[in-house]
Amino acid sequence: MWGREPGARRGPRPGLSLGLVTEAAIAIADAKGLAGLRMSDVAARLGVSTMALYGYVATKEELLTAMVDAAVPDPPEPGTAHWRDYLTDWTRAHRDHLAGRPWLLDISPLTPPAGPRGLAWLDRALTVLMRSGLAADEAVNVATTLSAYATSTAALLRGLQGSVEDEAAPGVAGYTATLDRFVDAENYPGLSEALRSEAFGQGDDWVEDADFAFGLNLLFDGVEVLISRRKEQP
Amino acid sequence: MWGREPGARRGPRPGLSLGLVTEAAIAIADAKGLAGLRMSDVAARLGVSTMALYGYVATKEELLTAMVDAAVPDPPEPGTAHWRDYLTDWTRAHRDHLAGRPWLLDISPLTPPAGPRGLAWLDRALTVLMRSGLAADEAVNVATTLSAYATSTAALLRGLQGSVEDEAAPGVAGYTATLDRFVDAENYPGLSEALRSEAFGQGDDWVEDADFAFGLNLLFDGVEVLISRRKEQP
DNA sequence: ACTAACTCCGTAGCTCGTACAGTATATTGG
DNA sequence: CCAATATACTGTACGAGCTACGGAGTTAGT
Repeated sequence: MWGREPGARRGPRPGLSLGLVTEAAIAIADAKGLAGLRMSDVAARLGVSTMALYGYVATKEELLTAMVDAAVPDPPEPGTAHWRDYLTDWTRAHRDHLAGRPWLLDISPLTPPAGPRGLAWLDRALTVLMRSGLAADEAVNVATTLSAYATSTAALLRGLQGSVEDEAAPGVAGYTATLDRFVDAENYPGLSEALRSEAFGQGDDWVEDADFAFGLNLLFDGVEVLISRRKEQP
Repeated sequence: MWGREPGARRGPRPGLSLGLVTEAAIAIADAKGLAGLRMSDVAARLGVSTMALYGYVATKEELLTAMVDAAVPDPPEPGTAHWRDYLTDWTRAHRDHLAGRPWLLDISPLTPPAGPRGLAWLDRALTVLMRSGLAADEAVNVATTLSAYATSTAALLRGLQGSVEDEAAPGVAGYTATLDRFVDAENYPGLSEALRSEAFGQGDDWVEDADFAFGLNLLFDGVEVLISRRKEQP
């Protein structure tokens, strides 16, 4: 994964590489979802036998983690942007990445980044945060929280686009329908009031952008408080 | 799951119930983790054949979602507490629940709550937030974010307790060791600076409490801004 | 009683990951 | 140039685990 294995070895030249294998696997996951990802299919797509893959990957699990990192796009570059602007980009791009590859959310989405590409994202966020005056450990905390926010909104998006298995009514509609059927004002006063106010959004663009920015600004307001505090007493 | 199936039916009396089945499954998951949960084991623990379970549950998947909701404890009761105090409790209890049942994090942890017990938590948070002046949709957003925060910190805790598979060095130690080996100052300036400052914590009590409260207060500062804004112009 | 609806059981089938043993290929050392 | 050896890949097969299916016993309605 870190691309560090040169050396002239003995036997036949490898016909493949970890990169090619993960690439093929990603293509399949994109097309058929994680549930539709079989080792045999990956092999078939590469024109080799199933067992050939095990020369590049010890186990399917390992392939999955390689896929997760390989799929990570380049992070937006900070440049000279204000931290708030940059991190808005960063978080939105992070979310869009996850939303565009739903299978990522099925592979332990809340483990810390372990590959080179994932770490680059973390690096950029830390750079910007520390540049704006935060201590290193504070920056780590903020970055972690932002990443969690991106992940959870992406998951929400996904969940609202049909995964919530209600009979023949996917999306927010399906979810609120289920709630309406079971939520009574006595046991769930707050929830049923929220339902009455249609707080769960009516369109499928829920969390699309307004809500996303809303929660993010909540966080940033907090960060702002912290930064100004640091500027007074570093 | 919603416990709504009365009616005198015809055949033999059911010897089990969905409740008993999920209870048994939960016991096994607690003991052996999600990976060690086999339908046959659940059946054995109940003294029935494997296939008997399929009278109560259509598929293993369905059993899992039932487990998730059944495992949810009662939410803390709001009483007259200040929103900030209550939600601190709420979020911490949420996190502790997830941390105490690691298998929960393996069952699509970021889908919105669908069962009665999970919804009770959402309900309490909404009640408190709306009572303090937020609009319904704002409350939903905040609650969602808090839940995500609880989930991600729980996952972080879990990840730091050995899941990060580094050879013979679990915990933060293992993670930072891996980073140290691969992160160079040129490609990862921010990250390597953070590593030098030991920002990733030295003890295994990382995120234990100080960091948890830190991120949470960040969020709450943002909420506070919002609430005071709402009090001026509702 | 008789039948219909229902619960539970045993068996068997299917899917999928992967261990193993064999064969072909390239590199090294004599 | 020719072994010897390490490596890449193949085919077969095994094992784990979920679940479809048909049968046997059980209770309620008529």
